Amino acid sequence: MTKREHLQVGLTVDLAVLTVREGILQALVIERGNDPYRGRDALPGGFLRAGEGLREAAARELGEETGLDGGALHLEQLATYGAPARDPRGRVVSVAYLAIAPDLPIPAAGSDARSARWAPVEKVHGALAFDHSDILGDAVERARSRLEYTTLATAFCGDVFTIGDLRKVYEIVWGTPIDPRNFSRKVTHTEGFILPTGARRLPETGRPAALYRRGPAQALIPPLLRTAT
Amino acid sequence: MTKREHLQVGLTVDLAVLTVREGILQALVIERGNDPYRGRDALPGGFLRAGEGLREAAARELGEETGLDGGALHLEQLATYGAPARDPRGRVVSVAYLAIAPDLPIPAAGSDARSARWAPVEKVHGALAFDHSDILGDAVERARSRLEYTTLATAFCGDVFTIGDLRKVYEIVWGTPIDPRNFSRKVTHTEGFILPTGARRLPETGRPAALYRRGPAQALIPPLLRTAT
DNA sequence: GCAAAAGTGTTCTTGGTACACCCATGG
DNA sequence: CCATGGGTGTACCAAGAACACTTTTGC
Repeated sequence: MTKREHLQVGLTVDLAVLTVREGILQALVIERGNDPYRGRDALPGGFLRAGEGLREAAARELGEETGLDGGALHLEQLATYGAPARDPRGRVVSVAYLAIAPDLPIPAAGSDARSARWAPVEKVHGALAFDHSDILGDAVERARSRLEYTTLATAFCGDVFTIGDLRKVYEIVWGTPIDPRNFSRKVTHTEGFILPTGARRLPETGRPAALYRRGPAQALIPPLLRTAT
Repeated sequence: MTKREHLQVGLTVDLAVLTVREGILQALVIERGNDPYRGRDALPGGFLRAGEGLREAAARELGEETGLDGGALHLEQLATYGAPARDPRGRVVSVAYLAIAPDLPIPAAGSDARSARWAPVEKVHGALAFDHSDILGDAVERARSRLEYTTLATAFCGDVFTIGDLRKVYEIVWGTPIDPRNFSRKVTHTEGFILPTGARRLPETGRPAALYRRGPAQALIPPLLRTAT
C-alpha cells in the first residue's frame, strides 16, 4: 500500500499425485538431482513461469517431470505453504496441487525427470525434502475426504472398472474394510455415479464382473461417510 | 531446477471476513485509496513481509486494516489466486483467507485503514476490485459448507448465545428457513457443540432463552446437511 | 464338483422431517 | 390476558448397518 518496493518471492507449484497400485496407496516422487536435498525424494514441482496460471503450471510440471497428461487427470488446488524457512534457497512459497491418477503402467521419464517413480505413501511420508511430507499428509487427508462427498474414486480407476475395483479404492484409501453388498447398492443407486457398459471382465477365478464407466455426477448425495474409526 | 533466475512474484494475503449483522450476511470491505482501482471497494489485505508466515501476515493485515484481533477469530486458508493478469501492477499472487467474526460493534479504523466497513455480501459481490468478487464468492461457499460439517457457526456468535441466535446464523448464511424444534434437538444432542451456561437472556418480549457457550467439538458428527434447494 | 469372486434381499436401527402443544415473560 | 418467542414430544420415513445365500466361471 505504501510506495516502497514490496517483498518478492519465488513461487513454486508442487504436486501430490496419488494412485492405488499393487493394493496400496502410492504417491509419485522424484529423486532430487540438485541441492538442496540432493538425492532425497521430493514431490514433483517447479517454479511458476511468466504469463502462466497456477493450474497451468501444475499441469505443465506434471507432464515435464512424469510424462503424465495433466489435462487428463483430476487436478485440484490443495493449499499453499509459505513458512519463512521452508526452502533454504530463500523465500519460496509453494502452491500445492492434488492429482489423482489411475494405476498407470509406469510414469514415463520425461525430459526433466531424473527418476520419477511410484512409492507407497506409508514409506515416503516423513522422509521427503522440504515440507513435502506435510503436503503429502494434507493431500491424503483431502483425498479421503473427497471420497466421502464426491465421485472422485472413479479417478483412481481406468476407463472401465468393476464395482469391486471401486470398492478396493475406498478400502485402500480409507484403510478400512467395506461391506460389498451395501457398497454395491450405494453406488448403483446413486444417479450418475457409474454407468454400465454391458461388458464383463473375467477374473482369474470366479464369476465374471460387470464393467462400468464414470458417470456425469460430481457430488455424492447423500455422502458415503467413513464410520468413525 | 536450472540455475537461471526464476520468476519472482509479489505475494499478497487477502481476507474475506464474514459476519452476520442486521439479519444479513456481511463482508468487511475497504475503499481503496490508491490506484489501481482507487475508490473501489476491495477485500482487506496486503503484501507479505520478509520473515513472516502466511497466516501470520493474514492476522497482521486484519489487525492493521480493521482493528480486529486476528488471533481471536476463526481464520483459515481459503485458496490461492494467481491468474497472470489479475493485478495490473504486475505479477501478484494472492493467498486468500476466510475469517469469521461475531457481530462486532464496528470495525475500528486502524492505522492503515481508509474506510473499513461492513457491507452486505449481496451488494458488493460483483463490484469488488481485482478478482476479489471471485474470492468472496468462494469464501461464502466455503462458509456454507463449513456450517454443515463443523461447529463453525458458533464463530459468528458472541461469547454467549441462544439456540435461536445460532439457528439464525444457519438460516442467514444458507438462505433457507430451518425448523426450530429439530434444530434445537440436533445441536443439544451433538456432544460438545454448545455448553449451557445456566444464564438466560430476556428478549424484548417473550420467554427468556437459555444461554450457551461454544463447546470443544470441532467436527459435527453426523453433519447437518442443507437439503437440496 | 470345488474353489473363488459376483451379485441379490431382508431386518433392524438410527437419524431426519414434519407437525402441535405448553411455558415464561413483558406490557 | 395477550402477544411473543422458547422449549419439548411423537409419528413417520429414508438411509445405513448387519447379515446368508445363490450364481457363474476356471480348474
